[in-house]
Amino acid sequence: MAKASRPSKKRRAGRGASSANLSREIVVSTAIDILDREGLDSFGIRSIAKALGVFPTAIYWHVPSRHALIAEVITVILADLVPPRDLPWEEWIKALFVRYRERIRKHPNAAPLIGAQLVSNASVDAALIEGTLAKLCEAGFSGEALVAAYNAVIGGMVGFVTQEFALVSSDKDGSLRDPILRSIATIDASRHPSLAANAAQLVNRAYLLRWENGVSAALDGGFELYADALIAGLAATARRRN
Amino acid sequence: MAKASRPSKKRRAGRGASSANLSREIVVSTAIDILDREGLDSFGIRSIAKALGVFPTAIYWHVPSRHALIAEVITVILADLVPPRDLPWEEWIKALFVRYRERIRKHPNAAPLIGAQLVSNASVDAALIEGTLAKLCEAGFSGEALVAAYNAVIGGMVGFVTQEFALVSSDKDGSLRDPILRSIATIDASRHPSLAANAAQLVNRAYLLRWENGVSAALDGGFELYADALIAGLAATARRRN
DNA sequence: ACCTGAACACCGTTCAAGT
DNA sequence: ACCTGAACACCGTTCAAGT
Repeated sequence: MAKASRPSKKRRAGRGASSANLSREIVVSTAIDILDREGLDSFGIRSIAKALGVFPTAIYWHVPSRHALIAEVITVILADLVPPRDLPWEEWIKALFVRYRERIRKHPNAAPLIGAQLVSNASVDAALIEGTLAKLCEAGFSGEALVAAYNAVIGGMVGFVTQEFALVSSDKDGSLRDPILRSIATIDASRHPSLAANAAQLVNRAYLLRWENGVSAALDGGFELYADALIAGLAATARRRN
Repeated sequence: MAKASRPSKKRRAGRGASSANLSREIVVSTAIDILDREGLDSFGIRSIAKALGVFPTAIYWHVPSRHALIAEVITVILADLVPPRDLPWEEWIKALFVRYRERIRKHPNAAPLIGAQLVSNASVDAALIEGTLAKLCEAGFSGEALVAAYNAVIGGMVGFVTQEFALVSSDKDGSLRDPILRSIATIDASRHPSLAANAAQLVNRAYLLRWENGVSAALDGGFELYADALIAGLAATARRRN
């Protein structure tokens, strides 16, 4: 048993290994598959090649580097992100946030890739930039304030969700959970009264006190409040300028 | 010339290589040094060992794993984050955001580590959790809404800044800059009018259109607007509940 | 044009051995 | 207790070679 250690023809699920007929699209979609099924740790040129039944170096014919592959993956995952144009600006931005979160929820292991090393490749939809700017103009922003509002929206969209779905590397052995539960069990209620009073409803449902990420423990309430508060704040700022 | 390939005693800057006298603190502070000076790519067990003039495996006596080392680094960088307790809640949260950004600005290469794989080690200051909860109670939040508001604040604090200082890997050859400039130069003003009208003030100063990160191209306006809008929105939500 | 195959210069981590 | 030293099982990437 164990692993087949010989170089025998090993057939694989989905598209077979055998005689190779790759393309840029196949490489990218296989990469996303691996990302979804096996996580970020297993995401790499060599594992993608293995899944496709080819040598690692075959990948380089279709994709110039790991970095470029990541950029492609991000582009595919975030395709069709922009909400319909006819929505009022506040609803449009809310929809943008929700749609972004839906995309990440489908491919949560991509969150660190997008969030932390956002490759600003030009392919990232001019439609997203245009749409956001147009809606913020509609809201009354212009000049420097428009730039600021744009950055607040894009940064705000990516930021929260990236945290929510940040990987917490399985934790099968409870090495993440146990210290949290222990420290909660031993809270000094005189020094940390608010924490003590709310510990039960915070545990595994709040940043810094969770051992699962958004996949198994979504922060729906936090996301809603966050998005609505940010948009309401933008609206107030816009009103003040007019 | 080239590199000294013999196992001769090589002395190094700062604390010498020689006869080793490590500690957990020295390992962690050296790790931060390397992170700051040489970037995230050069951040690893082996490079830290090299800087200290010891074998890679010597590190493992003081730190159990790379993951745990990262957790230590984060803890040091975010030490003393919590603002003074006497501030009104809105100012307190603003101060928290500003202080967090200052910490990251000093160690920008740590942003991806914190943002994307926030290791929720219990050592992350109960003071931060307690302070945030206390101020949000002060604002009028309780129960489920308190949990949501807490997550909005923490997620909001980490999220924007992580994006702002996300690494854009040097770009000495202009491979990031050039495509952006090219796509801006060829905007179809009929399809993307808002983008065309504001291109000049957006270039390298806005998400998706920049090739430098917050270190050389800070998004001050965006951060201010973002933080103020979020806090104003929280205040409005709190008022509605009372 | 597209893939094989060997090789290079790296990783983090384990384990036995030295002192 | 603390570090050396060899070794293991990996990486991404380059380059020559096959077909």
